Amino acid sequence: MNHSEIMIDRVLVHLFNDLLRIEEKTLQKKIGDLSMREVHIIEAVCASQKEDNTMTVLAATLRVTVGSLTVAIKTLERKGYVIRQRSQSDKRRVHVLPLPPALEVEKHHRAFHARMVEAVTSTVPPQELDVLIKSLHAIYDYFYDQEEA
Amino acid sequence: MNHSEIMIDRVLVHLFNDLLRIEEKTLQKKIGDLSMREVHIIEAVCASQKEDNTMTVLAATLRVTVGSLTVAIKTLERKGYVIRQRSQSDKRRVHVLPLPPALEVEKHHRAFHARMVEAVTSTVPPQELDVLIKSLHAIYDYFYDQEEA
DNA sequence: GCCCTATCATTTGAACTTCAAACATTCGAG
DNA sequence: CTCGAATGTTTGAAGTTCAAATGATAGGGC
Repeated sequence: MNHSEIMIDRVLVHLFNDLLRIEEKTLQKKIGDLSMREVHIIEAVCASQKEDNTMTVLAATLRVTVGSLTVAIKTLERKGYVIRQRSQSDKRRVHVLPLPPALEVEKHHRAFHARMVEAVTSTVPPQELDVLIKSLHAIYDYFYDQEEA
Repeated sequence: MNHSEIMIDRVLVHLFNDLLRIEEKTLQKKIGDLSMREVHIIEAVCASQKEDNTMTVLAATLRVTVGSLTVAIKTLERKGYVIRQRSQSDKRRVHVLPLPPALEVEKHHRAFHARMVEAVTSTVPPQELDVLIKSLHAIYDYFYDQEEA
């Protein structure tokens, strides 16, 4: 691999990994007794549209089994971040709803992401930003086509 | 966040996690009884320069505590992928050396990364690749300056 | 209405990863 | 030589995840 290729590899592999750590460090004071994993579960709960906040849908969004999510949500419920509600129309379904502490955490979490994106857009010259976006689109599409196959 | 910003966020956050899954799926048949975590430990062991293969240095590279690495290396040693050698010059130090099975795994692992980079370079038009590389450099530098602060 | 299957969720036991703290050994400066 | 620093190991606990077993409900076909 040449220099540019090593750069691409490093970004693809390490940057994203390290961003998670930076995120954790940045949010440390805001998330209290939550792990980053729990923060991202809260993110999914807050972001879910009406009727899309069932265990099965959330688990698919988060790419874990429903069993794993049950364990996680049980903890978050105990900690007072979410509540569960049996669906009235289909009593097999469980809807997960955020409580105020979850909304508060998600506010900080969203703010971090906004700052992160701002960091990119402010770092790359405007005339080059279009090319970057286009490239990222292409890369994103490529890998997601791969994954589906 | 507008459309482009959402794209940046998505790439920065999700692509990494998904790449790790794609990597795992791709290498599945090659890595036998190893987890991806173990593959990346083997990568660090194989990539370490002479005298940089001690527990402390490897742990720093992998961003885990030395205690964690001890546990992991112990397993890899039992599985026959690495061996440990006490340093002669400094008997506190332990050098970790790859055995043939580790070299074999690392070969497949490196090949995957090469294909991944190839995917990017072949997806993005040549004239736009320069801009992409330059942008990635800027982004990379930005976040790593952040982290040190 | 009654079965049978599919769907949705929970529980449980096991595996993996990680860390902090306690401990042991060795080195090196004074 | 002595003592603090550096290097690793061990251990116990916590977090995450999954597969498999289980329970409950829904819905179609009879």
